[in-house]
Amino acid sequence: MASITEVARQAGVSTATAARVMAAADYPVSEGTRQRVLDAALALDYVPNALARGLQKSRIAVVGVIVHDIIDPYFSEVVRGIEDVAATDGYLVITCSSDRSPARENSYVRLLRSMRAAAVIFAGSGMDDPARNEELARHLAGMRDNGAAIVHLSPHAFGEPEVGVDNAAGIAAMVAALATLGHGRIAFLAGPTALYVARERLAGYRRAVADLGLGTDRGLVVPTTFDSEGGGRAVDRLLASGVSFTAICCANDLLALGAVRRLGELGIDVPGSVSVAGFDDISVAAITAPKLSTVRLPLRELGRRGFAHAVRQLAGETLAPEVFPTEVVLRDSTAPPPAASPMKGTA
Amino acid sequence: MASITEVARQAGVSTATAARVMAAADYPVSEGTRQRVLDAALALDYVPNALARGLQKSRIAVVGVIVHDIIDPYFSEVVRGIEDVAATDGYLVITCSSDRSPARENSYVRLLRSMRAAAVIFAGSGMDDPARNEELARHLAGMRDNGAAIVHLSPHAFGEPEVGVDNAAGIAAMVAALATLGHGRIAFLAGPTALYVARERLAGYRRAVADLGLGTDRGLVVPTTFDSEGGGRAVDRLLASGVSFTAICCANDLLALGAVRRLGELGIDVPGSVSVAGFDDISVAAITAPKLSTVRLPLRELGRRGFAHAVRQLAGETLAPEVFPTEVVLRDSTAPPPAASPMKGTA
DNA sequence: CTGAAAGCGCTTACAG
DNA sequence: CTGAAAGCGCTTACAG
Repeated sequence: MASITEVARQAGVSTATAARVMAAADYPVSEGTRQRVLDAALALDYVPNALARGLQKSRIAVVGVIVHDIIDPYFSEVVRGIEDVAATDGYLVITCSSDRSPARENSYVRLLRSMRAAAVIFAGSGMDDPARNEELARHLAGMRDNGAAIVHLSPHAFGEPEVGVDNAAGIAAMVAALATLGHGRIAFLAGPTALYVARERLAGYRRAVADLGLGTDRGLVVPTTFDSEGGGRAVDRLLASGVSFTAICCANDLLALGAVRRLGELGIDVPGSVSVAGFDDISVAAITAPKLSTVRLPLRELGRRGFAHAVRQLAGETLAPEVFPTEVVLRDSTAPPPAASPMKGTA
Repeated sequence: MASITEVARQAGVSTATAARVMAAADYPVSEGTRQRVLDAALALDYVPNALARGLQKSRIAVVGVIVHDIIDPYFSEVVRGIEDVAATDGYLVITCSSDRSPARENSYVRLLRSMRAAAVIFAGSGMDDPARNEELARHLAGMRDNGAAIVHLSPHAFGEPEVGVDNAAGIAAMVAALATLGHGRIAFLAGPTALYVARERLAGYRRAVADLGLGTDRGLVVPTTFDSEGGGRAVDRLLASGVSFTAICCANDLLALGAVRRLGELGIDVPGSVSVAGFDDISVAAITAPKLSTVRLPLRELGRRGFAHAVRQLAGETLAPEVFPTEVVLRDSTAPPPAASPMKGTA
């Protein structure tokens, strides 16, 4: 691979001059000289060494994105949004699937730090894990000292996201929509207790249920994982517990998909006997049967704005947090409750 | 950020010694010295600079993965497989969504080249675009000269994939399964003509249809895009053309999902009136209604083996191509053809 | 407008 | 087992 030295030699100029025409677009260089350097670069198939440049600047044009799992459509959508904007600015994006393991998350952040990534974006929620968060905080402080930008798209241990969504309000809106349909006993599949985002969603559910004077039986709230298997298991738990309910509101779409599937296996009609609602509006939500009622989050836009936020941080700006609106989307998995008796477990 | 120089000073040794304990695990250093260096590193929160190391080695522990779109479950699954193995080896993975634009693909490869990525894995198929492929070839040659590994997981302009699947055989197996169900007139949604992988799948269809003596009317094969919208449009085209058919075999799952959806909108029962089969077995294929019959590709494993292949290339090994088997999975979108007259367009 | 030179933080022959 | 020193390929004051 040709280096700037060889380009300079071939063009008959100093490396300083060659470097200026290759990288510093605005530096004054005479037209003739500039052209000779450009010709030499072309002839030698010169591609600048980003590592050398990065070593010099102590930063490279790379964004790390920490996700739970790139397979989860929620995250691939956000990553795509980041990539859209990053590509425009010549940034490359590194995806890191942590599987929600704080240890893996820390090890990725350390790697990103060692690469002097210009920014790291936490696409998912933080976890309540004091020991690990301490190490995380140390790495983030190190990166910030070095001028890197840190952006969160969900609530986390160190505060509110720079770019996010009002989770509690979103869930509350769905609960209200369900109540409007006539549901008075709404179960809630809550997601992992350790995730801050799940806590916010649960808070939204509790607030709405209280505000609307709906049923609050203990067994109505089921802690779960955040995947579709968890949705299926929660349905079983709900039925076994004996609580009565006519609707299931889920903390994310994957749970809702799993719940719908399990209900189908059990011969319970959705939405005839039970309504099911999701949250996030991942792309599959619109193509399952029945099509899922859910709360739409502007996932791709969250990614775009998250990157834009990082770039402006790098430019030294101080920015106010951005909160995007959510929207209830009623499709085919919700309906008024059955006229007869509500769904009831067999405890 | 502390550098190796500061660690060395604090430990009272030369930078050479400090560097050896930090990076060269097997280099002989006396126990006492080693411990003092380790202590200093810890105290200073030292994180090695991967850029400096990479500049030295002319290579950094990063894999670039070129995908069509990270949103497409086919690709996110492959990427996850790559990441699984890469993380173990301390590699970071950069995802590049080209949207199947050769221009974007080239610009990503150039960026990866400038970063001195240790490897680039092409997860998707190559495109027949001579002008762009020339530039691509130049970049890849440059990277190879520099010792980088290049791996393809699908057919491409420069030959067969290092790790892949027998696409033609996979489609042929599905056509045979459909024939076994009793279908004699099977339409084929072929995907983009410019993609090598689509050509292989089409070849598999033609071969099977010929071998089995099935209907070969001209209108039976419909070129399409590779997304679900394309599947919907193809159904309209098929119906308008007037060909008769009882099954639709699709070059990928997204097409099949779109076809099923469009058929549903038109009130045509799947699989009662028409059978629909996909290809790839992306994760949603199992949760749609009806559940999609398809051909399973070991996507995640393809990713894992692809990375393993890259690592062994980096180690200087010469490896034979690996071809993974595919498997027909019959679910609920296929059935014997209706006893009455076959589906027929209204041309 | 142009160049000589130092330096970013490592690695690695080479010498001891 | 340890260290002095050169070099990877750029960028950037500084001087002219």
